[in-house]
Amino acid sequence: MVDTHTQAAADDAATSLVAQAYRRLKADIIAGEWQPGEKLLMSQLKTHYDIGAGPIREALSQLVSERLVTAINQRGFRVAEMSLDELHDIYDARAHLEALLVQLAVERGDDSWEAELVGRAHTLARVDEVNTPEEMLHVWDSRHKAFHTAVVKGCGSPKLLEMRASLSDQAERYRQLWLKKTVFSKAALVQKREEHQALVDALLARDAEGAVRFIYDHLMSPVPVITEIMTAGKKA
Amino acid sequence: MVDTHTQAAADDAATSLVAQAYRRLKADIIAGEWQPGEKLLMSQLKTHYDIGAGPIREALSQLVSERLVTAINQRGFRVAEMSLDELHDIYDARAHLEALLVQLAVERGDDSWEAELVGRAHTLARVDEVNTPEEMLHVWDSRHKAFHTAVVKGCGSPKLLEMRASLSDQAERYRQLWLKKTVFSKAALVQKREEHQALVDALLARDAEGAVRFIYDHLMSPVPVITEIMTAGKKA
DNA sequence: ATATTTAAAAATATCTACATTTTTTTAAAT
DNA sequence: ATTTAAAAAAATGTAGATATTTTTAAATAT
Repeated sequence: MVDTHTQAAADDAATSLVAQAYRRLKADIIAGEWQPGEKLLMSQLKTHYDIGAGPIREALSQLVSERLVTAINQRGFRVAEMSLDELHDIYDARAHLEALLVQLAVERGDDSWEAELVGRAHTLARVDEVNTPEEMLHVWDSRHKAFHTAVVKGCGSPKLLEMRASLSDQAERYRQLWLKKTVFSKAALVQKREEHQALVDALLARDAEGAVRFIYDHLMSPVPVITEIMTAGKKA
Repeated sequence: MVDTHTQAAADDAATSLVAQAYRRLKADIIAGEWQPGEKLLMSQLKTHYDIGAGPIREALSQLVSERLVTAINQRGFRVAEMSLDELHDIYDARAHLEALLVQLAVERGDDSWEAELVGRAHTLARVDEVNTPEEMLHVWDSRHKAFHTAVVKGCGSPKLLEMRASLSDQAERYRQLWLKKTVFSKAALVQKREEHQALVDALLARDAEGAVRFIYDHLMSPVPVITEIMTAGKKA
């Protein structure tokens, strides 16, 4: 018997079991519910998600394409490992790609791009109105993502935005490490706000060089922190 | 009964049916055996590849992730459509990305990178020793790809190289249109050779600006030809 | 007569249960 | 400790059951 009362259940019912398995597996892997390198036993997944082997295998196949899962013939699936090498590669690649998109956005962005990004920056700057620290971090994170997505949308290339989204998904597990250790002081929040305002100013002034330099440094800034967390984690 | 005599059959036997279905489907879609927009009927695929629905669905799921196939719940799979818009987006994205990789390769490439790319350029320049025109085109194409792959390898980023490979796969159906219409005259071959030599010279001289400008133009050059082919195809 | 709606039939996609093959574990023998 | 053989666990694949969509054709309305 399936719950048909909540909206979430109704949405779920409208999608295939493959899509449900994909969405839940991806979320759980990014959240660390299944650990890096962990074996994904079919019997375990079947019980946990209450979905048959077929749909689960299909979902896992997609996640293999996205590099969040690895597969070896006759030996099943595992959560993709994390490593310091990959951390540096992903962040470097992402920073260079994002810098390219910002460059193109400065060249190609139109009026609606400007309006959208100014709006997102404004919403992001209003984050301190929120209640608890955890809730604030969560709200800040989602608005921060929305702001940067609005910035790069100006590049006008769906394919480059897809590539960016793919790298962002791959970066997400590393970024979560950083996010969990981060607590925003009032001062830190003010500093972030000023940084983002500087980016907006450079973009509106169509100062490509300034915007590109900023975005590269901005994206690379969590890397030392994450490196430290991962190195410390190994010793423990 | 399965053929176990040829090496290809032995290799196939060592891989899963999913991997076989994936490899064959991808090759056939790129070769145009299944046309853009065509419905991929499960019954048809099962008969054609003599593989069950499960493995075929898994392979198709991966191709959905790679944007070569589309899926709609309860309505099955289709070969991804092709369009002029997508042609321009893919080639523009690929040219910008490749330019970025060349920039990084110039900054980061080491001795073994130089040796590899000089070697590939040399092999590419020797293509006219081959027999028939069709065979020549095929050999030129594969050596040309190997040369450019050697060039970008110098960037040192596995993730950026993955992104490039993904875009190249998506470009491949469009590139095939160009390749089928291309016949190399002796003069055209000489010109291509000189162009590639100029790129090699710029790379070895660590002239990033020159190499980047060249690579962008080089990658974009087939676009007008393909545009013409696709536009003409619509009228017919 | 033509177009639209409806209902039944056929075709198709999706999923589950089970069969087969391969790998891994266990424990006995060397 | 290493090898070997048997047993257990797991992955992969097939066949068929179920649910959905599409097609067909009859009935109704324009």
